[in-house]
Amino acid sequence: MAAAKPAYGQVKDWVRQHIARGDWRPGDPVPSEAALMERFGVSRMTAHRALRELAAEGLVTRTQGSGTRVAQLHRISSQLVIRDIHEEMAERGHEHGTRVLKVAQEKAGAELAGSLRLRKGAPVFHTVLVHLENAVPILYEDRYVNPAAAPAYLDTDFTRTSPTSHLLEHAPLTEASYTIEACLPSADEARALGIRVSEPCLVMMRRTVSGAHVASVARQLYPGSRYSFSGQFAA
Amino acid sequence: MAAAKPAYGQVKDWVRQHIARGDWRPGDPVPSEAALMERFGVSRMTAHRALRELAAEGLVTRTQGSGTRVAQLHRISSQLVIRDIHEEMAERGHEHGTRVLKVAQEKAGAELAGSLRLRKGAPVFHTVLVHLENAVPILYEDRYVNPAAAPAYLDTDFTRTSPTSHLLEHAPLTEASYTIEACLPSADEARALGIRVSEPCLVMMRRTVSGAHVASVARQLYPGSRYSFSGQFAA
DNA sequence: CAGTGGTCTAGACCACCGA
DNA sequence: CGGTGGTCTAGACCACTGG
Repeated sequence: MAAAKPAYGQVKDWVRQHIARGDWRPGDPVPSEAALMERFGVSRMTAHRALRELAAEGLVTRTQGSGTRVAQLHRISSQLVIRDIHEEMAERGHEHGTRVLKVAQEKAGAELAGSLRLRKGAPVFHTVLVHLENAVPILYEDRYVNPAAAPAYLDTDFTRTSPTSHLLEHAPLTEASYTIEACLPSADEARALGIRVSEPCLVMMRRTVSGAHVASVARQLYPGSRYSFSGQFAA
Repeated sequence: MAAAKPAYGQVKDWVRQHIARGDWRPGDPVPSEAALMERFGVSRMTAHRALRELAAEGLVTRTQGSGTRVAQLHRISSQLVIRDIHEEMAERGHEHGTRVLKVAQEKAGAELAGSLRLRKGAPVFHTVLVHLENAVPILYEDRYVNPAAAPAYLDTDFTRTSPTSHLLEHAPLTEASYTIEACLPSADEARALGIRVSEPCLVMMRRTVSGAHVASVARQLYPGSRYSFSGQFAA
């Protein structure tokens, strides 16, 4: 037997199907809560919850006083999940290794100070690591950390704990932004990753905020031949 | 005056703040629905809704019989929104142009037939376009379309309607998956984009499903120097 | 077993939209 | 004005977890 679906779930599925099959096209009205109460013999709260969740998923739009309509599906939106690299490899059953290239305290230059919202010349933590998956270099990570957000950062044993783990542990995440680009590695980066300087890489720049502090800015370089981001989306 | 926040929103904010400030750390218990009823003088449905939505946002995890806990924020998840390129440019106030390189019906090879869930040799629609932003080539799009999902695809005037628009209009989207990689362009692609063959590109491979059909598989190439994906996330 | 979350109801009041 | 959605309550029954 199928696991008994809750009533609001049945309503959601019913609406979803009509949209997916094209019975109701973008802009068309969806049955009102009152109509769904009759149609399914449920209370208004239940019908309301079904439509509210569909709205949260972006499948319909609701306007108070006017009604519910099928959303213009002019975008494919999908969860891009950025996870801790260690965990990601563990899930694939692969072994994770780290090569530590730099662990140091430095003075922030003008640009970096701006990114971290610090004064120019303020001390910052700087680490450069290469992450290995089954002994193959897969990620070059150049990271600056705000000492105020994670005072003990430099004491971390980065062969055992990833910077991401340490930061999530000590500086609860409240905000993050990222950019993904394609670029060629510098000579140093190529050497550290064991690739040619002509091999294209994905580069992710990330900035994380924890409470009142910018916690960290990082530049992560993935060799194009060894890594890709992927995701999916289902209505 | 601040717009009066609904009760469930106040509860959510209160919990969110305690998590963001680190008062409650990942794994710590969050007050139960009963406790929140007392604390805020709300009904259980209201307290429940607050916690349910926080769970949907990934900030807490709930286990029936056990309780609610602060989620392990071991992942930064963010909405990667894939939009129609035309619309994206319109929003930036830029002009969109299209160069049509190929519009044809072909026979599917073995690999393509597999992707589209068709028999080998079945007819498929094939288009190759270059999208221009303010007259600069920004995207090379090589796309195969399942005729069953969009019979009129080849009749589209691609200088006015993007493939994405046509497909969303005629083949309601039910599912999609994508992969983002870095690679170098082929000689043809480089020529069409007006870049050197040594310039790294972001490539997005996308497969969309509409009801019973695989609607389309597409390969989109963005010059690394002219385009990047970006996004943000806020708890 | 007590405490938890998961679901559901039958009402209610309000704000808003469109005719 | 009637119909819509947005919110909220005070109950209820159930399934599950943990001691």
